[in-house]
Amino acid sequence: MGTKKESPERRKTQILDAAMEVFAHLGFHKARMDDIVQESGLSKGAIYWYFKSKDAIIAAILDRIFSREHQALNDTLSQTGPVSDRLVNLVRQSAQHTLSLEFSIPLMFEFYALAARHEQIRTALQRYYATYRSKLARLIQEGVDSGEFAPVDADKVALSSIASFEGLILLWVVDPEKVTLEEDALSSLRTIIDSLRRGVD
Amino acid sequence: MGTKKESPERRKTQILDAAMEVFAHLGFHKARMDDIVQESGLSKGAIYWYFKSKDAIIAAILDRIFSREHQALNDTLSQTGPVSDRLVNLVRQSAQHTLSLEFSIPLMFEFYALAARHEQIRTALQRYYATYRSKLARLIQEGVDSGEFAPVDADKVALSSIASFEGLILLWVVDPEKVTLEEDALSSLRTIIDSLRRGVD
Amino acid sequence: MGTKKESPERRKTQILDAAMEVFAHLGFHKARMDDIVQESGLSKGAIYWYFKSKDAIIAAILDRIFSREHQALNDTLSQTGPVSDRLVNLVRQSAQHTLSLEFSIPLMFEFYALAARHEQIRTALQRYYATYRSKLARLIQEGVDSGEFAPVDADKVALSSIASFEGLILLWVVDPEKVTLEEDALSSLRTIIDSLRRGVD
Amino acid sequence: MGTKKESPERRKTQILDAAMEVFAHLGFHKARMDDIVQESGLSKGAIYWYFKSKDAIIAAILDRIFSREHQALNDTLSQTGPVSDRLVNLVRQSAQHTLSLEFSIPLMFEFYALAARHEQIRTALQRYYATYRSKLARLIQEGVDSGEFAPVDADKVALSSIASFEGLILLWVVDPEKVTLEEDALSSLRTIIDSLRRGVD
DNA sequence: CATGAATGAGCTTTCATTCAT
DNA sequence: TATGAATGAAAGCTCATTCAT
Repeated sequence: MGTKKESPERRKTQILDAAMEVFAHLGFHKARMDDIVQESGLSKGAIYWYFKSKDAIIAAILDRIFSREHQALNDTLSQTGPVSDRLVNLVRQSAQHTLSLEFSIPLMFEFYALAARHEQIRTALQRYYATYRSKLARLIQEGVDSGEFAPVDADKVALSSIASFEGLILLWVVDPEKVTLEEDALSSLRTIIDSLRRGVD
Repeated sequence: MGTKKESPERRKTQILDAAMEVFAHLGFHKARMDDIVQESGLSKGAIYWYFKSKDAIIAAILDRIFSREHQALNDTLSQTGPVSDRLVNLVRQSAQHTLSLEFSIPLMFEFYALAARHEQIRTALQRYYATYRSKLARLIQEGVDSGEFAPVDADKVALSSIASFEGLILLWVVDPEKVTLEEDALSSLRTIIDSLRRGVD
Repeated sequence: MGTKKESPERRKTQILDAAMEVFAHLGFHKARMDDIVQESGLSKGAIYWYFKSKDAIIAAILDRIFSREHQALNDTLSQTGPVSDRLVNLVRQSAQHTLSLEFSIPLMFEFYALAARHEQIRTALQRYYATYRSKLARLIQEGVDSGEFAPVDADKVALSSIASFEGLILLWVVDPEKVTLEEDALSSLRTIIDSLRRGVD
Repeated sequence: MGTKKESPERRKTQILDAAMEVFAHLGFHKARMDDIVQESGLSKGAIYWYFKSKDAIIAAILDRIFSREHQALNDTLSQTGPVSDRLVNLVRQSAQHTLSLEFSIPLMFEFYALAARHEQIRTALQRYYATYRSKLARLIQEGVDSGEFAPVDADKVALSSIASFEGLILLWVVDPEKVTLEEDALSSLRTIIDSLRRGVD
């Protein structure tokens, strides 16, 4: 087994990479620790050296997905130019990001299902969406302040924008052929931006 | 144990009621057949007499949820009056219906997660959303034909309407305190109806 | 596998017989549930149907050993005649009983070791010895009351009698060739009876 | 980590001290090598450098306990004066020694249990008790020879004296509140000394 | 139809031991 | 000598499913 000494960070990465691969194909429950062991090329003991349980691995994956999403969001928000352009960029990049994750998406739905029963996961998801919502609201408010948009409730618009996008992902997961993620997301966004300009809300 | 002679249909109903209760609280995987046995008040053998496996029960629950949703959709669509009013009614009733299900909603997310790996479940979900989308598109088209709405791509609007609503449900499941399902859904709908009238899309 | 339906009591007996056999040869810790499964001729599931854990089996064995000992003690005490004769009978029968258990004796020492850490086992052992001591004291007191013995502290004598016997068992377990359980126990008893008659204590 | 250069003997002592502490609290089986590692302040590798296995540590502890006991016994026997006084001293010191060990006592019972299955441990225990018995017999014989005691079988008396004391320890371990080790041991000893003087046996 | 004891493959986790550094 | 990451064989327990009654 290819195992020499490696930095702890690299080992954790190695394990989480393997775990995401396995979980994406089998789901959290059908996936056995042995699958992660095999996929990672490490030993059972090594996995448990770095993560104290299967649940800990799942939690770490949640963290990882979120930090990537936050990264993407921050990158986009730190740009300049008209807010509507930046929103278009955000949607475009999010769509592409989502498409690139593809097999990890079902994991997210497992998380939503788990959220109902696992305090810890629920809290993590709540924090994630709360942050996302407030950052998006701030961006929209920027547009309102600059006169680009009519005076609207930025927080409400942020909420329905996120809902729109998350809903599209859901429909896309169910039937990828019937939803063109990027195109349909942009189409929804256009409606939203138009309403922001005209001030319906 | 409640074991009078009962009609097969009633027995199945009894089992599915118990199963939904159990699945809602524990999730598909943590729930054991013994939990369903206990909740239903029947015996292990009786459960297996009516359903050949745990998966068969899960599939039957999916069917049940969908047929209830279709029922609700059809009721709403068969009304008369301005399309926008009927859309508002639809959203209102859907929101209330969703709120009343409350504990079953996490089950839906388990289904979305399963969809990625289970042909049968994926197909069932696809059929459900395809039907929903086409019926909603027909309703919107009605509004276009009657001149109530500007000429738009009814199918696209149907898609983003459904996405909006499903996305809101997701956010509501994650953090019920931050989303007022009915109000926020109506708020999104207003934006959509407005754009339908003005013809942006 | 010889398994048809059997009465629950018979099944439990079957399992405990197997467990004692296995524990006696391997000790509580080295013995695996699979050993009990094999020895009992039942399946893993059957074992767990009747006992919820390995510890539960151990506890049940403790109970079984104790109830057998109490049985033997009661039989002896309910006899008539001079107390010293009955004490001799008691020691004789206890010695023979111990010899017949032979392989179960090491189990007792595991219990003494466990007692330090397991509340439940400690309590069971305490109750057992407290009962034994009080019954024996009552018997000795009978001899005092009838004038067969000098007035002594019956409880103290009971304690040292039990200690004598238990200590001999210990030494016999360690080195069976150097201790003739019955003979040496009777020898110690004679010293005790003599002191009871003369009233030294 | 305490890792100055130390003499091998001191390292072994350090490890055995830690091991006894850990074993006393957790028992041989529940105690993990990692517990000893932590308690000792050394590293895993260091432990295995000085002891080839967990069993080797257990064996070393047995040795240590025995050599301490022999030490105590020899100290007592090398005194002068009436044998009965020296026996009283022996019991007093043994009782105090036992009380001071307190938490290590359950270890002894683990050894008795192990003895049934482990040749090596059985032999060690046999040697220990044989030595103890013969030394004690010699002491008693001294009393017989000097006319302090009646002519008795010194070896038999030695055996029942040891049994008495070990049995008391057992009962004390099980229920410390019901046995006053020193007092009750002296009480038993008095009976024995009395019978030695009068010559009952 | 109904029962529930019985089955046994499969799972997560533990931990004594090894060995490259 | 000393370190601690890595190994992997167990082990206890679960639970969907079966089937004699």
